[in-house]
Amino acid sequence: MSTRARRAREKEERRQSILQAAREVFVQQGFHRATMDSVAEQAEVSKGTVYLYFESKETLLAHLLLQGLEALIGYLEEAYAADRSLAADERLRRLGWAYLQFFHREPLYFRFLMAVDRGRFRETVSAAIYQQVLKSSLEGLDWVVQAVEQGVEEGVFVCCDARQAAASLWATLNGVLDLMAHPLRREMVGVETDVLYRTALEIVIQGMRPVS
Amino acid sequence: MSTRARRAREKEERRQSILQAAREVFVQQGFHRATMDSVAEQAEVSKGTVYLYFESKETLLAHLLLQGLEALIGYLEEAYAADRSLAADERLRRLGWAYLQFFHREPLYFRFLMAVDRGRFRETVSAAIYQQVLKSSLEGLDWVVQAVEQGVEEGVFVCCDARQAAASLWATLNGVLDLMAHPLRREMVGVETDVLYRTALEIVIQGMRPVS
Amino acid sequence: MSTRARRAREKEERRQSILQAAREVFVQQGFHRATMDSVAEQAEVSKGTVYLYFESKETLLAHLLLQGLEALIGYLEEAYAADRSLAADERLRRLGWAYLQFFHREPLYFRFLMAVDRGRFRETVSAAIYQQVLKSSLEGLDWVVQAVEQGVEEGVFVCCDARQAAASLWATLNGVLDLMAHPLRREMVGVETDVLYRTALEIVIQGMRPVS
Amino acid sequence: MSTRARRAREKEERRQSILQAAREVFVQQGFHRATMDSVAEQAEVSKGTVYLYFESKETLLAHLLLQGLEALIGYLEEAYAADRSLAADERLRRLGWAYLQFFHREPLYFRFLMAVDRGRFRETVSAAIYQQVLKSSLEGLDWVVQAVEQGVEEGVFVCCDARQAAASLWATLNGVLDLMAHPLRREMVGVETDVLYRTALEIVIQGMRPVS
DNA sequence: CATGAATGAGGATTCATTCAT
DNA sequence: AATGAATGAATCCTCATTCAT
Repeated sequence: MSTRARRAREKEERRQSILQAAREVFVQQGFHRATMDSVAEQAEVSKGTVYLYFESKETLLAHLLLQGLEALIGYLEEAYAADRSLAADERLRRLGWAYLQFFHREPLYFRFLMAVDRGRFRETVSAAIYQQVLKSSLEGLDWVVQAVEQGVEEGVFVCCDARQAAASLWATLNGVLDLMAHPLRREMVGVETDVLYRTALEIVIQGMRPVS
Repeated sequence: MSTRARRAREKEERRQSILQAAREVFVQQGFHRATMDSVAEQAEVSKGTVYLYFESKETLLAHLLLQGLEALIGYLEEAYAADRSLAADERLRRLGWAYLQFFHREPLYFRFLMAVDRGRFRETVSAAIYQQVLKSSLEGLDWVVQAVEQGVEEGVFVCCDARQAAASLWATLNGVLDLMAHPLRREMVGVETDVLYRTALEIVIQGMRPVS
Repeated sequence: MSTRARRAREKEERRQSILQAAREVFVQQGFHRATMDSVAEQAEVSKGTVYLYFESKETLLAHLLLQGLEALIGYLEEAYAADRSLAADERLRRLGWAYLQFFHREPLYFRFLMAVDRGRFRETVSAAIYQQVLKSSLEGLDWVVQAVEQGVEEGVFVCCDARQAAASLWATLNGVLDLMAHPLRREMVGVETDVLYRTALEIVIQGMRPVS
Repeated sequence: MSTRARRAREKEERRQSILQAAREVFVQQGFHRATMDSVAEQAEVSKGTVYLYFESKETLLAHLLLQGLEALIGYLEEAYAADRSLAADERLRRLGWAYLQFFHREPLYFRFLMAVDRGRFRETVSAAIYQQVLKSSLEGLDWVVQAVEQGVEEGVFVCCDARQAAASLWATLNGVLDLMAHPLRREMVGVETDVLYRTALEIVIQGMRPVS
């Protein structure tokens, strides 16, 4: 029994170690340039072993995405839970910062999430896993929706549709991080990513307030 | 002479036709999946001919990007020029709509622009053409900057930095279009792309107004 | 353990078999005309396997050259070692014959050695292997130099510079084999390769003797 | 009539200019690397025009070879004719020097002559032109044969077969020039090409003298 | 005669995946 | 379970040659 348990644990560890190796390789070289040889080498296992744990290169990517989403949700949840009695605008601010933290602390996962459905990801991954990815995304959005709804109830925010407002905020933050992803575009804007991020966040929060 | 002129014209037409074919193929299959064979077939020429006009797959991509940027700038310029005496907020609205029109009318170009510097684009394209791409991007942003500056001068807008505000707007609009690019995410939000686009645009414009 | 040893042996055998196949194909078709497909087919492996063992077509060539040089040096060394107490002229004769034997018994290797640095060989092969090729060549020449020096010491030969004399002899023998490589040129000369080879060898040996 | 003559002359000039262009390109880039585009560009004509004058790349090469041989024969003939009353050994010396001069003054042609029947030349060129190449080679050898025969008649040289002796000399000189073609082999020998050439020439001449 | 646009067969190399051990 | 040797389809690009104008 103990043996069986140890076996299972080792197996899971091996799985995780391959996943981490893939993450590093994919981010360093990009998904297309990365080869399964590199992944195997980085994970210090044979190529055959990689296929023992993941049926294809795309599956590997999918599992990384899932992990990334879980991590992100963790950040948002924590931000939300930290302080139960918070004004709606402050809550949004906290959620925004949490997202920025996720971006800084988990750059590899972030890049994965941004890159979903670019490429043929959708067609190459099993429907089940794809649904899971989307379900998790929705869960992330829900934290924002809740904060907006709270604001509307409190009369701090005015908007026809909380979901739309939340989506706008999310879109804005993504847009900023994507825009600033490129050094030359950063130079074009003239400030650091975090500065623009904060500015955009405040503009959107401000934009949701009732007109004077 | 007439012959020479005709030759030159035909050559340019052929060039354009290859470019269009590549645009279609690249969008349908994605840049990496697309093969030069497909491009040639779509253009109804031989593969050798494609290489007669464009030295590599990456060059083809670069020229498509440039064309896309020119088209976009055309849209913005026109929106700006249409009515010289316009309030700043209305002007931003017009620019935003122009961008949305570009998105709808030139979906292939739009996808290209969004996809720039994903992949190894930067490393594979000549420095000259790369600089040109960035210069054009900057030119596009400038239209928005001008409108914001006008608003600040008129006292309608309050913001520390016109460039940051403009970048925030651009980032938001991009973020929305990117977010809504995927059917299942659209479903998640529950409204059509254009609706969310308008909402987000209004939120940002509103967010730039002075606090009551 | 035994398994591992067998694996290693099989791997080396496979490597050699690919090398032999390449030698045959390169000689039959010439290096440029030969394709990696032909090599793979001749070796009865897939093309991928060839690349598993040799990183490029040029590397394949380089390894063949190295093998050829080793074989040649073997012939010369043996000829020199066979009889330790030999007159200098007889020693040169033996070295010359050994070279002729190499030419007859290892025609494929011989052709490779003659063809070195034609083409872009130098630029396409790693510096390390290139240096090795030259080092081996030098080693071959040294056997001849030693024999000439012995003759000079014994007073049988008169020559300003043993190295020059040795190079002259080598050049002559190469020149003969190259000249006679072509059937129509053989016809032109009117005798068999071996006959002219012997004549030229004797002329050079005779030419190194002191004038009466 | 005059027009027709001019036309013919111009045509021949164009032909020659293409031939020269090809010679330059082939030598600079090597026959295989050289493209017909390069030849056309160097000749400042269109690619079609090149094919108007020469049916294939190989034919171009063959004609260059023929030209080269003609030039070589000119050098030898002149050396022979210069002084009608010359000792046989001095005559061979002169022929040898003439060959060296040809090597230095017409390096492009020389390289061509050395490279004949490497590659698939023989199979790709029409039989007629191939025969012509060989006929010319024979003619060149004949000058040497005559000088040797003269020496034998005069009793200065002893050799069973003048043709073999002549071939040995030619082989030696070719061998030297080929050996010294490579910088690192030159370094190996330690003297300049011309020095070794002269040494080898003298050794062979000496070797043809009767034993004391 | 001259042009140069068009062709398409061909070739080196890569890499995800399989499977015997 | 783990290995790693073997596979071969797929892909970008080249270039000698042709032919309509």
